Amino acid sequence: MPDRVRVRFAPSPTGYLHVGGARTALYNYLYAKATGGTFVLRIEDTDAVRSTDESVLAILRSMRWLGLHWDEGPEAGGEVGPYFQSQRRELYRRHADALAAIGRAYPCYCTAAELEARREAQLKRGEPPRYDGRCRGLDPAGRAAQAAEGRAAALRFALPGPGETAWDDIVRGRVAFQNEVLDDFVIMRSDGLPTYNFACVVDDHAMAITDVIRGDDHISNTPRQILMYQAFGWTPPRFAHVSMILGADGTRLSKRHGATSVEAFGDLGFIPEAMVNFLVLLGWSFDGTQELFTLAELERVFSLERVNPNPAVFNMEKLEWMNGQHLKRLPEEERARRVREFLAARGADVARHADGFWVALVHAIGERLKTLADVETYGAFALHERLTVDPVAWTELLEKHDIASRLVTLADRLEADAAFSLESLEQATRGLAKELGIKAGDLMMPARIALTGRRVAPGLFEVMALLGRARTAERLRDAARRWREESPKAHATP
RNA sequence: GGCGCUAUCGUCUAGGGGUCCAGGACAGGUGGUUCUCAGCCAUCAGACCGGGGUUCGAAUCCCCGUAGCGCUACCA
Repeated sequence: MPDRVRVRFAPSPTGYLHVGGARTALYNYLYAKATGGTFVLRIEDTDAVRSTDESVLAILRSMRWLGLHWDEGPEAGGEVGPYFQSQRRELYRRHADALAAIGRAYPCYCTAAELEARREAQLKRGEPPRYDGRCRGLDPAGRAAQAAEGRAAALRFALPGPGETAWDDIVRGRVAFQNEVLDDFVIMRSDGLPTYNFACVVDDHAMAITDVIRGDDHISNTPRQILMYQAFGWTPPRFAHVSMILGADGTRLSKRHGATSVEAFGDLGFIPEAMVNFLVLLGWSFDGTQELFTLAELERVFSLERVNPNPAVFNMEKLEWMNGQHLKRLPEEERARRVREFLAARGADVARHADGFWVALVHAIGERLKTLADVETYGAFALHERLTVDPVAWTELLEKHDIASRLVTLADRLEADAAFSLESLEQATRGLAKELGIKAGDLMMPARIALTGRRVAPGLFEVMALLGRARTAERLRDAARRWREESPKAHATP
């Protein structure tokens, strides 16, 4: 019986949670769920300058929004905490000392400037830029002399001799590095803080992590980490390196590709269900055919074996489609709630409409709603007292004949419609068109523009019902009045 | 430059030697339905990076090339 799986997501809080990180977190979470394991969240804030509390909060917020709940970590606690690296310094210090005691780490007194100069010289000579190991040979007297000069020492890992360091990557198969391409890297900085590679190994071991699932930008760190596990006499975890998420231009997704933070997608009107579904498919597939999944389903069917190694381009159109799919699967009451919350978050006064209004609005918009933000484009006519009129649609209307009289007549008929139901409205409108001897569309499009200010809108009768009798008649008459004032056809005889 | 990873339709992918004249999805084209749009239905177009092997047989295995990306810090 293999050990229970323990995985971790280990973001460094230097900004928001971006989609790449979110997918890594998602894979870790799903793998834990699918195997009945534990999902740990660890904050890698060893870089005191770049880490901020605000980022920590933003990351936690995004993870909760996505529904990725961690079993151990900040605010959740756990047996092997603390879960902030900044609170684990003693542990790193102790392990660094242990490595030094067995000769696998040594103090290095070289300054940043010296290192930089040597690196440049190596590059100029066409050599790979690597630490030359000069402090490794220092005897106690030599070290004392350096220290006496007031130089602060960093601690470097002493690489073993030549050889090969390899592992069987869950998504890539065997990956191997020659030890010669590595150099004695720093594990403790001169300010006493650990570097990423070191803290990562110490913590993954201390937290009993069984599987490290992370981005493939860490592949070249892996041999260094494995060498450290070996130096400590520990068994390394399994590794799974997931590929990067790319922008449309094929380069690593970054700010210049637009929205990249999970939060930004929420602001754009994407819902977490779609975000999770879209992200999981960027590098994983179920059977190549089924694409729509809920988080709960994914928790059952996800497997690391089906993660593919090639980098994926982030495809906004597909995300939009998928968002629409998940939106339409939501019960209308729930969809209405999300729409209202979305608008409220943007400062809209959502309280002036009753609950029933929101459900009716969402019902009328129907599957046109691809993102929550679409409520503005399709529902503005009902959301705001003042109608915004699309100039293109209005100009087109001005070129048509007979518009004012039709709209006024329609207003009269609708006002007289006692039921004011979808059926009676449709009957009245179509009936009028027939009486006038025109196509229904020639009455309905002008009415649509009069009522919504746009050519594209929900069904006309839903629009009328939503607006109510008074506002429907008022908008039809207003449009008629304006049309008479502005249209060159107003006085022409057809 | 060095090291590493990757390579199937525009994009996400299925495929793990024959059942593939390569399947699904998004996007796109066309036709239909509808009060516009969306949707829905039908339909079309669209790919195995190149070259060598291995094999009776390769999208699938191996090698070389090419391209893209990543790493090459006392960042993570």
